[in-house]
Amino acid sequence: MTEDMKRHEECYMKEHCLKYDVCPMTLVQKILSGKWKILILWYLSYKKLRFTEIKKKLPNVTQKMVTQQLRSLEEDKLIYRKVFPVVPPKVEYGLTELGKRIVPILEMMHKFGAEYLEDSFDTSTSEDPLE
Amino acid sequence: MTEDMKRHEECYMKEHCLKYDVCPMTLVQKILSGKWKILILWYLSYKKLRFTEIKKKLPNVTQKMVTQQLRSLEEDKLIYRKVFPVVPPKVEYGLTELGKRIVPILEMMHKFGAEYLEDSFDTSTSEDPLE
DNA sequence: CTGAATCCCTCGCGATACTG
DNA sequence: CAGTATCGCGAGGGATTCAG
Repeated sequence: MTEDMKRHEECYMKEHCLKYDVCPMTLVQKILSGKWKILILWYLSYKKLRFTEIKKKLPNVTQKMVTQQLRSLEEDKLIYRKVFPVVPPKVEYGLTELGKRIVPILEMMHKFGAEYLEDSFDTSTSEDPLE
Repeated sequence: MTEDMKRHEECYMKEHCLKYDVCPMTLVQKILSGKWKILILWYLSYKKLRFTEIKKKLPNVTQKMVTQQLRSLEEDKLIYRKVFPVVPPKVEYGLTELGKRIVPILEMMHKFGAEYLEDSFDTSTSEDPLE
């Protein structure tokens, strides 16, 4: 692989992304990829939560996945993890300043999703591609 | 599984989502899940593109994946597919009205990603945010 | 040029059990 | 309560070939 190919390996968006070494869109895609990431961030956007509280909000999800997604979000500096040295253990999760900046995106996602559901496809879904 | 459990299978967000049968956030998560979805939408937000043009912008991606992701986006009504009955074949992809509504989200993602990169973790953080 | 069809393999995710 | 440790499956994704 040539050096030039390497430079474009992650981002070939000449029009919009050439100024960055890593494509911002690809970065966001990676950060948010994961079945429960945006849900967790969405929950935490309202208030700090304990591990069990998060898990309770995610039915049909194993403890392992919750931990895994939380760790990933923590690595990417979107959330913090605060351990209280008490018995029984208490761990609190919340958004970092960086993580808070993603909240508006989540809100727009929610709005889009809600509209998507309401806009119903009952109108025969007749999209007109032809100008 | 009880009926009640089933109702909450996809969305347990009592605080924000109980009014919908399907959680809007989960919906968006599903619609946008896929390694190249948001990149493709991002490209198309600027202009309609032919199949090959899209593929060219996604290095190290197989034809199969491009087709697959495009099909998925088309099923979700975010993009349209227009076939020109010519030889050689010509197929054009573009955003639907529904798809255009997601553009602001993409723009915010890009902004977030760019800031994330620039906000540098060089301040005491020796960790690479990517990988 | 666009895309379908196979084969194949990684890895995301789930289920279960164990620990401080 | 809040985790680790293992095992294993299935889907997502890659490489290649064939077709209209």
